[in-house]
Amino acid sequence: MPDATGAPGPGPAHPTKTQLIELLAHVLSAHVADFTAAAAASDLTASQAKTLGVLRRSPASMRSLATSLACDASNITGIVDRLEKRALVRREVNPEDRRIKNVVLTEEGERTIDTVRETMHRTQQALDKLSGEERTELYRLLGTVFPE
Amino acid sequence: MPDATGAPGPGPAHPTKTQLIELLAHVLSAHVADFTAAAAASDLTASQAKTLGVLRRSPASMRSLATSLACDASNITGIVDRLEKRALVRREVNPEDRRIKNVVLTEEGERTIDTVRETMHRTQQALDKLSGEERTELYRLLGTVFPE
DNA sequence: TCTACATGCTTGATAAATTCAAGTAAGTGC
DNA sequence: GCACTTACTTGAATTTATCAAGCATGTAGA
Repeated sequence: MPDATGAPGPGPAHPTKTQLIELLAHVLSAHVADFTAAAAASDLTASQAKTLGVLRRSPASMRSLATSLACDASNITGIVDRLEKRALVRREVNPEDRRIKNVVLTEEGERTIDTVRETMHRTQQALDKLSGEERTELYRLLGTVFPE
Repeated sequence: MPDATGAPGPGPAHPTKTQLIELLAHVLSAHVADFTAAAAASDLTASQAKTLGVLRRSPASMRSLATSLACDASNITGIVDRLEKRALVRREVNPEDRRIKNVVLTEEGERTIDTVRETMHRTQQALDKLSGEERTELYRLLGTVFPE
């Protein structure tokens, strides 16, 4: 008999929401470990790399970075300070509202976060296990669950 | 035309691995935000709650906690110290190998992590969007991608 | 306009997380 | 017994994280 505990693996035929949450937690912690290691290989902390990741999509204000990363705004100041010191990002004052600073990836910052993502070997290999169809299905399901 | 950027949402018909990784990163950060907030509601830091989560499955040595959480062993000492001070976990010496300390959840620790998980409203609601069949399929896909 | 009030960011204080180097205790192999 | 490894802890240094306070800017109403 399989299990009723939510352990990963082939798993139950009809997982409960709780079991799915446990599996999600498991998947995400594997992902975080891989991400952290890849970031370290580029001399970045996880928070710094996460910040670059958010900015990879588009520039953002300090405030919206804080929201994306679910932390206090004052925390972002330090993280961006350190990234800026390494010329991975740039602060630009928004001329429409001079209180706002737009944080923008430099080209080097862009290269750096791309490298981090390529270095996530475990995740890369994990996704290689899926067929094209399965990948499409996973993308659809995740997109449904966590839209925005 | 949709997009070629890997933005979440309905998404491309045939996502590349890179797009899937971006979506995973997105899911991850939404989940982390939810988790962190839920942990804070129980007066726990994210690391403390993550540790309780690992122990919820089964007791573990300091060493294996460090491996699970992908951090230095010395880091675990402090985290477990603080959890132990609050009587959420207990250190027990392994009689077979007296170097090893088994960290065990107390009943209160168990209740606490269960509460945290129930408090993850956003994640709960997100999973409610799936039908039973979709949930099964997501479980299968995630289990395939990240076994162990 | 001037006066409140709200918003965006920074600074300083403090705690926690994190890593590394070093140290102690306990097991393993010769 | 002796070298070697493994498990954990300690101490120093950096980063992350939060909160309270402060400054600059924007907004709305009297």
